[in-house]
Amino acid sequence: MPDDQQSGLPYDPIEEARRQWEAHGWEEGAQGMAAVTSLMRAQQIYMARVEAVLRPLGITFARYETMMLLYFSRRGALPMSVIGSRLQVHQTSVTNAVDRLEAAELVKRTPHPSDRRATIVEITEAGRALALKATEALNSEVFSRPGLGQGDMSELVGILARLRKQAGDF
Amino acid sequence: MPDDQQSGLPYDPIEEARRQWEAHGWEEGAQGMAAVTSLMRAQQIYMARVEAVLRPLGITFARYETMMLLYFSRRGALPMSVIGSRLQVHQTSVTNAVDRLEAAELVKRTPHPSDRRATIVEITEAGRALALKATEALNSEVFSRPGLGQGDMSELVGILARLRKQAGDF
DNA sequence: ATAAAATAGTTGGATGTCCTAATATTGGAT
DNA sequence: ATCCAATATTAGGACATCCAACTATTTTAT
Repeated sequence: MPDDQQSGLPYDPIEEARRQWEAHGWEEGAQGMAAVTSLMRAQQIYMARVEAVLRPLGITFARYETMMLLYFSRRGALPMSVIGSRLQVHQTSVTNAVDRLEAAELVKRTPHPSDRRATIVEITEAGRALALKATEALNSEVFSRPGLGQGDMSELVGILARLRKQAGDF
Repeated sequence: MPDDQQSGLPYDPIEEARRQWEAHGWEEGAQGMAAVTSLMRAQQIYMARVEAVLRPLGITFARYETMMLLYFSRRGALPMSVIGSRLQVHQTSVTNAVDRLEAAELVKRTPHPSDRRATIVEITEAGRALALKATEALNSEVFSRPGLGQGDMSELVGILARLRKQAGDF
């Protein structure tokens, strides 16, 4: 987390940037710039909160997401490739995350029964316990107090769903 | 960018996660989880697009933001500390970004005239030219087609502004 | 049936981010 | 004058992400 600075800035830097965009004749990009920049900043804010909650548990958000995917799956197990496409991250990132989870004995690798190229990742009992603990911590410390009203929140989720859908996310 | 997969999933994974949250009795966190997860995914999507545009120009989004801050500043120059607090990143990240920008001769460091602890970062002519080029590329390839309608976009910017304000971002 | 192409996963290398801690310098407060 | 805070840098460590290249396997196309 960067330095706390309840800055006394009288303006929103992103609004200021939008004005600059318009002043430079970039009207066609001004709104998109504001949207993208806001999104980046908001993600940065939440990621810092989430990682602060997970750090004491020894995991990161990427590994938490991996574990929850397994936690919710029918057999508590999924192929590496499915994890990558669900989380929309590169295969090598999955390898990396699973390596670390496996070293901590939170998941284990198993050969795929029919396709010998593939590897199945299965969550362990310790993994389930930690996933539960992490979820409870996130729920109470972040998700139940997201800093937005109910109306804004459901509006936000809806807008981002349209955005994600348009981007082929689902 | 991860594998393209215009997946044929019949559902939104985040909606699915929300149902799981509710099924596990975590109602108080379900909406926040959906909001935070959506935000992370949306950021991931945009960041990939933005970095793809900037990569050929040899800069990253972090360095682009640093340059634009200088580009818009009155004298084309700001102290390191101001850059860090505006972008809300760690000092060491600013040092890192400025190191690379300086190596590419896009900015240069100058001693602060009155405070000899401080360092002023100034954008060079080459820096201005590249910042302009990068902005034009981002405007035409990302910002002017953000994958959202005008209404959604201004709604999104508004909601995120409230969120950021509540988090002390400005 | 066999060669070519696609898929699954790993490795090694590069980038970039954050964190902690230590150092040097300087500014401001008492 | 002295102590404490602030500014920036450096060094070391942990991570996540991507890319290119590689191995092994499976699928496809001829």
